[in-house]
Amino acid sequence: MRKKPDASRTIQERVATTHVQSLNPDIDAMAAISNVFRVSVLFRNQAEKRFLLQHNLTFSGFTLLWVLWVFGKMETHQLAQECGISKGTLTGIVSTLEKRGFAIRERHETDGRRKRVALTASGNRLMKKLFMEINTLEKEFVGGLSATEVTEMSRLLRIVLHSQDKPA
Amino acid sequence: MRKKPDASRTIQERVATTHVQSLNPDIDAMAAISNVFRVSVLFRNQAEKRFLLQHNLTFSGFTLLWVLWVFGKMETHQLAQECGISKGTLTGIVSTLEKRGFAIRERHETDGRRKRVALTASGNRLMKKLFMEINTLEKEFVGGLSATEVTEMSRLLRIVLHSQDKPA
DNA sequence: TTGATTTCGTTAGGATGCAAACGATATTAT
DNA sequence: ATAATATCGTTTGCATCCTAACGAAATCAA
Repeated sequence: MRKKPDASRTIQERVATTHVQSLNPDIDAMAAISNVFRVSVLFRNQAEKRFLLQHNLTFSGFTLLWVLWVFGKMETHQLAQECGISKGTLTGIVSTLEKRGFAIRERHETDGRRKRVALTASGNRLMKKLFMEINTLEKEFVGGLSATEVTEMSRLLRIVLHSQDKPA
Repeated sequence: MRKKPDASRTIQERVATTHVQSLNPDIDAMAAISNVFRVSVLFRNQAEKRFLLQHNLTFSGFTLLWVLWVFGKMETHQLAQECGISKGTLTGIVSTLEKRGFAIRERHETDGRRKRVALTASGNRLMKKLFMEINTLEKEFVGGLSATEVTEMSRLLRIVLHSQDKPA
């Protein structure tokens, strides 16, 4: 029996044949998480190239505007958590979005330390357009799946998400 | 009938109630892709905090070492593609890993422009350890799924990945 | 009331991330 | 052979990304 040529082998097959004898890793778990990363990188790159960069927006900046558009004006700590970034990073992104005119910082009425971030009218207009364009991309990504499979994928990912809820 | 309190509503529900009337987005597609991002961010953060940072390694640096460990020494353009980063970014990461002593640049024998990147002995030792630790984390992430569900998730994600193979 | 502590957002320093411009090396054209 | 072209990896400029240190503002203590 001939061996498969290298070019046609998946990473998982390669790991299995190279290292499985000595270390015995869980190849299926590895493949699943690995595919999550591949999808996420691919989507991010496509979104930036096809829709975001022409408006001087990064994916991170878009994510922040998206959260503001869905939730309305928010305090920074909540905004950072919803975006999955640290508060230091948030400061930088908000500053960039302020320069572009899409978001604005507001003072808290009673607490001089806190601030709120809100969409500007321009940011609102942009999001109305981008929200649908990104949703088009999302539909394109899951276009090869049936409706049942899409919700099944969501369900499985949600279970994975909850694996870290109560760290052992 | 009482409305759900805000805190218990998912982002998808919020989008649906806030914007669905006017724009009619595909909420299921949005939720699926959104969950992909959440898993990927969560895994990256956990991996860095629990295993990588103590070795002065970022997730990107680990990914590069991982590819080298699985594939052996590689030319830079192939390495960048396998890691999903640009060639400029690759230069920076390889430089960092060289400073740390985990990887090394080698000259091409016949072509003076090309270079190869290889693991050092130290990098090899580190990867043998980290590979299993990260695999433990991968197993922990999919721990709430049955074996069938893990492979099903991989299959669905692979289909999503191929949605971009032949851009319309 | 005044001093210590806590809690905000920002800043600093280092490491990704990208696209585009850049030198160095190879190849091709004439 | 020499000029034009193509292809490498690196550099540059800007925007994230993190942790840790920092000042300002609020709260708590005595």
